[in-house]
Parts: sequence; C-alpha cells; structure tokens
Amino acid sequence: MEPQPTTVERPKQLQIADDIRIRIERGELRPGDSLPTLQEICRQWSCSMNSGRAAITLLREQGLISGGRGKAPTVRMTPRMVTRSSERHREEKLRVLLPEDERRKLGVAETDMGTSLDELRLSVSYDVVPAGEELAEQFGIGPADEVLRRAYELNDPESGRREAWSVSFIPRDLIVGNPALLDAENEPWPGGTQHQLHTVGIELARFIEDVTAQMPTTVDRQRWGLDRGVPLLRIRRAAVDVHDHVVELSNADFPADRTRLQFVTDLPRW
Amino acid sequence: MEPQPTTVERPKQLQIADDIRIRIERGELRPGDSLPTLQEICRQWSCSMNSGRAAITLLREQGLISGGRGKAPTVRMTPRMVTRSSERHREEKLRVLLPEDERRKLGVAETDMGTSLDELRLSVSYDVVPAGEELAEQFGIGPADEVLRRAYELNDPESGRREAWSVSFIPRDLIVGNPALLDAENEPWPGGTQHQLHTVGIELARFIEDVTAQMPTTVDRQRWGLDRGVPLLRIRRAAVDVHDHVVELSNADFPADRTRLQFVTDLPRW
DNA sequence: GAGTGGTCTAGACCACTGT
DNA sequence: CAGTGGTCTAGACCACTCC
Repeated sequence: MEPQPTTVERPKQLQIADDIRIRIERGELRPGDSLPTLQEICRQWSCSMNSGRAAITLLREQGLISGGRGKAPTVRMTPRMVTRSSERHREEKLRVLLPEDERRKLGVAETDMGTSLDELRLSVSYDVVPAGEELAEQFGIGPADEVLRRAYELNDPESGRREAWSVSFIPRDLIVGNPALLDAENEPWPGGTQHQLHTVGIELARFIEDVTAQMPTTVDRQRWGLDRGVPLLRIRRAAVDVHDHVVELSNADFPADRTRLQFVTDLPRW
Repeated sequence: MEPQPTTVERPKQLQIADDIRIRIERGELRPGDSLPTLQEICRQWSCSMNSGRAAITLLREQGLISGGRGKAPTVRMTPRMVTRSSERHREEKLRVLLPEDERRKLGVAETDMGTSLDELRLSVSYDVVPAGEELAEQFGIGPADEVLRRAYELNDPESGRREAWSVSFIPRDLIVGNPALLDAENEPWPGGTQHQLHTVGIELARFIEDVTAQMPTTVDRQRWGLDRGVPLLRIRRAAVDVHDHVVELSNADFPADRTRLQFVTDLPRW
C-alpha cells in the first residue's frame, strides 16, 4: 500500500496536481492546451518551485500531460487508437487453405503483431534453445528439450522507435518435418504462423490469451518512445491444437496509449 | 514524446534507478528485500538526498518497489493474480435455462465483476438517464431516449478499499416488459445479466470486449488502495443479441497488479 | 536573448518504523 | 529513542523553445 501522509493538510503537490487534473477533466483545459507556467503555479498555490515541479511530475505519471522541455507542458493528445481484434485469428485460419498467391499478402509479422510492414524495418531472430522449466511445463515436454525461439521487432526507420515486439516459442520436435521453418531467411512467411504449423500437419483449435498491464522501465520507455505515465499491455498467448496440446506460446507488448485489444466471445445458441 | 536530456551524461536519478532496477531484475534484490537506505544511495552514487529520492520515485513509478515511510522501500511482492476468463460468459448463458435454485448461486455482481460477495460490501445504484450522444450511437437509439444505468461497487468493509467496480447501460425500451428489472432492491439477481435479459425475451449471441490500460488518478489510487506504478485495466464490453443489436454496454476497471484477463478464441474446424 | 521546465545541491521539518 | 523516508523551501545551472 502506498504510503500516505497523515498530516491534517494534504501535501501541496497532491493538492496542486488534483486541482489541475480536475480542470482537465472538466474540459477547462483541453488536449493540446498549455498548463500554467511553473512560476504561475508557484504564485497561485504559494509554493516553492520544487513543489510545483513535483505536482507536474504527478500529472505526468498519471498520463495527463506531455512535453515541457523549454515550454509549458501540454494536456496530452490521445493518439489514434489501433484496434487489434481476436477475429484476426479466425481470418488467418481461413486463409491457410488458400493458394499461396492469396496467402502471400500476409506474413507472420503482420498477423502476429497486427501491423503493416510498409515503411517499417523488421528484425527477426531465430534460435533453437532449451525450453527451461516454465515453457516445458506448458508444452508438456522436458526442460532440456529444444524449442524454436522466434523474436520479432518492428522499428520506425526514421525515429528508430519500436512499433511492435513479440517473441514466440514452438517445440522443435513439432516442426522437424519441415526444416524450412527453422530458417529465419524465409520471413515473412506467406500466411502466418498458422500456415507454418499446417505444413507439419498441425491444425489449431483455439487461442488462449492472457492480458496484463504494467509500467515500462525507463529503457522500455525510451525504446518505444513512450510518454511517462503510459502503461504497456502484455499478451501471453497459447495456441492449442485440435488434440488439446499447446503447440505455440508467445509474448507480445503494446503501448496502452495507442492500442485497443478487442476480443469477441461467441455464445452457443439455445 | 518524453523530454530527454541531451546532456552528455545521463541524469543521476536515472542512472541510480537503472542500476537498482538491474539488481532487481538479476535477482540480487528479491521481492520483499529492502533497498539500500537513502543515505547509502547518496554515498554510493555521491549525490544529494533529493536526487536519491528522485531515483526512488522513478522506481516506484515503474511498479518495482513499495512501502517506505519510516523504513527503506522494499522490492514489490506480486499479489496473487486473479484470472478473469471470458469462458464465464458461456457458462453464464448455459445457466440461464437452469431452475432458479441452481441459478441462485450466482448474481449479477459475481458474474459481471468476477468476485465473490463473501465478506465484501456491495453498493448498487440504479438510475434511468438519457442515453447521450455516445451511448445512443452504439445502441442505435436517440440521444434523449432513456437507458437504465446500473453501477456496482464492491468494497472491503475492513479497509474500505474498492475491490471491484463496474457500470452498465441497457436501453429502457428493451426491458419495459419486466418492471422488476428497474428495481435495485432485487439485487443480487439469480443468474446474472443474461438471465435478466432472458426474462424480456433477449438471447445474447456474443460479447465484444475492448481492453485498454491507463494510469489511475491519485484519488483512484487511494480508492483502490493501489501502489504507485500500478495501471488500471479497463474493459469496455458490448453485449450483442441474436439479431445483431447491441443490448448492453458496460465498463469495468481492474487493478493490473492482481488481475489477469483471459480470452479464449475458438477456431472453426476445417 | 528571454523565458521555460528538467536536474541538481543544501538544509529543514515531520510522520512513521523499529528498538 | 534514533533512524528512516516523504515533503518542503531556497537557490543554482543547464538545455530547450520561441521570438
């Protein structure tokens, strides 16, 4: 539990930050508007510069403001939200049985990360590594058994900022039937992961996705070009085949200020 | 974009926070362990107290540490994660057709918020209000048409902390056939929202859930009893009936440090 | 060049934690 | 009680923005 002062008066930085937050929520300060300058804050609330700064830091941490260096911080403009729907999984499965020239329109990167490759730089790395305790338990294999580890990262070549990131694991034994799957040079694969699994006779029955959120570290913030106060959405996904075996595990991160995760749950008819 | 200093050297607070973060990630500092005292930090990194404090604030903001008042902050212990699975929706639908004594085991609060009522205090408020622009568009009704607004809040009576929260909207026209649905006194309803809709002849076909995350405000943090650096997961859910009409919209928040949202996507068989 | 906020130092008071 | 970190003041330097 967060330590809270038990003083009769609330801390000044909290009072200031809340006052300004309320002005933002009321719409008196709109996205893009500048906050009062630090000096004005200190005058209006009669506090020292450092307390005023602390209030600004609090607002930043709540994701309400951005910018500031050299000019007053501004009320944060919400970036365009990109929706990433679970319907992709079903569409990808349908596409697997199409001829290659149809499939070719979508590679693993697009279907797994939900972004287009246009004007982005894709880094792919393939490794064969021991599964380790955690993965082994999920896959029902031994910890020393090998898994194929595939890491994808998309960067904006201009800013260098990360736009998408994911890492996935497949037990090596499952894909020995098609050695081409072990070669990163074949990326992007026409049709995505489901088609790759299809080439070794695996049909998927469902995806199980666990969603959590956490604050990025300072280096993560820099990598993604994130404002302070923006969480990362984390998806841990298991792909289950028609025999109820987990055949792929993947992790992916998404910046919460520009990502909306959509999940559709169909209900059986009465 | 976060302002970054362009000085040749990185800011001390960042250097200190990163050094300690790396020690945590390496396992040299384990959950529950105490950080070095502020004085030790200032000695080791030869900085002023305020810079050391700023580093601690950064770690707090990243959700890595907690506590502190009167003693050194400790590496955060991850609370037990509660998984909230989309399978609930399917199970609830199956239960709707059961006799009442079977249904009675689950009320709206449990099924919609995923928690048990045992030892928790439930606050319910029902209102009939105009839909407004946003809801009207979703429901396909007029902005002045009325909707039933149901707000649920679960609190721990001991600490007073909020444990669950949700608000849901249903067009009034849909439920006029059963006036009992407008009465908050009937909570908890045996069988949840799906059964309530069943009493006015509505069968649900699917749920569409949009997940985002954002940082809580300072008052939200206090309400939920959240540590600094813990995001809130926000679910915006639409219930769609068999005629493809949106019949219920709901919003719910969950603390990200103790909640895992699970979504199962079934794939059609070839 | 004037004004801005980010970072830093030095020193103080207070509430809280332990013994 | 001594030690701790949270909050606060006062004052300084710097990089950045805008004119």
